[in-house]
Amino acid sequence: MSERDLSLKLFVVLTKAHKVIMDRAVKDMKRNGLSAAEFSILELLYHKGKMPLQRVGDTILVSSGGVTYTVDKLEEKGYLCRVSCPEDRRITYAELTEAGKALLDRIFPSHAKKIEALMSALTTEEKQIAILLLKKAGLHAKEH
Amino acid sequence: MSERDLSLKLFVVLTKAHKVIMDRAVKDMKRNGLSAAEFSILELLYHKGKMPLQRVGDTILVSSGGVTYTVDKLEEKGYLCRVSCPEDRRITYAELTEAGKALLDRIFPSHAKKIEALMSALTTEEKQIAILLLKKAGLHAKEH
DNA sequence: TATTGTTATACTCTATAACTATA
DNA sequence: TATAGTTATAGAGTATAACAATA
Repeated sequence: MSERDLSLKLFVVLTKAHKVIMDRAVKDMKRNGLSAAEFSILELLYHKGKMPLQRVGDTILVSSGGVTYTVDKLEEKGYLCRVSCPEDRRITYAELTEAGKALLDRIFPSHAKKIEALMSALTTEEKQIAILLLKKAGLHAKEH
Repeated sequence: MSERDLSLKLFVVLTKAHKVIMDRAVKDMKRNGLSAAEFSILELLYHKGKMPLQRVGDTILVSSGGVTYTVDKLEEKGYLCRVSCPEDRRITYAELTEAGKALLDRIFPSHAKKIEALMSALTTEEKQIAILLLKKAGLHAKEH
């Protein structure tokens, strides 16, 4: 198989694996009334603490408009709040509310369990290799 | 890092790599006036020949309603046509038209080149490994 | 001038399920 | 009854770019 065919094959397999895995994960998130983007933001704040909206977008690869859209929804649901930055008044932080923290305390463990089950076809070493390869491929593609 | 954290990490890296790579590939398809789903179907028929609509959906992981929607668009654009099966009149084939074949003759090489460039961070062996791991993970997740 | 974030528009795509025709 | 495909509906999400406020 040529290098080109190998690349096309990888593209197809990546697309399908992502679709199947994401589909299952999203069903899990929806049971808690959250979209994938909503869950990503909550999870990010849960693990990294409050963060400027722009950095949220950079991290989960969503446009500024998209961040506003999703953060609006999460604020309406009471899971996070916007906090303005006193030093630079252009900046707004997103920060989990108590309700947001409580939600993630409740749902994150089962989410993690679900993801672990979805990935359980791979051994520890295989996961480490996959992480390495996907990270390398993703970083490189970003510059194209 | 625990097995669970490793799985979560893999999920995040898979999501991001897919988003970046797909985003670039889609831009390329859009330059030819095609969505990702439209391109997938044309590419499938280009390489595998005419195929029942249901098999199209099974292959690219799209619902029957989604196949109808996308095949309608491709038929409007003149790139494929529906052909009914005489042996089993429930079945409809999708088949490329001459215009569809001509389009893919024209755009497929540069598409393949683009995908190869996007994947060029990985060596031949790394691509083979990534294909294996993603296929294994995807197949397993399908059963959950 | 550059950056942060919001707004507005329009559009594409998806999910869902009911439905028709055929086997 | 089961399968192939269509239709209809509604809604979610996205892209894009113009915009306001601040640095």
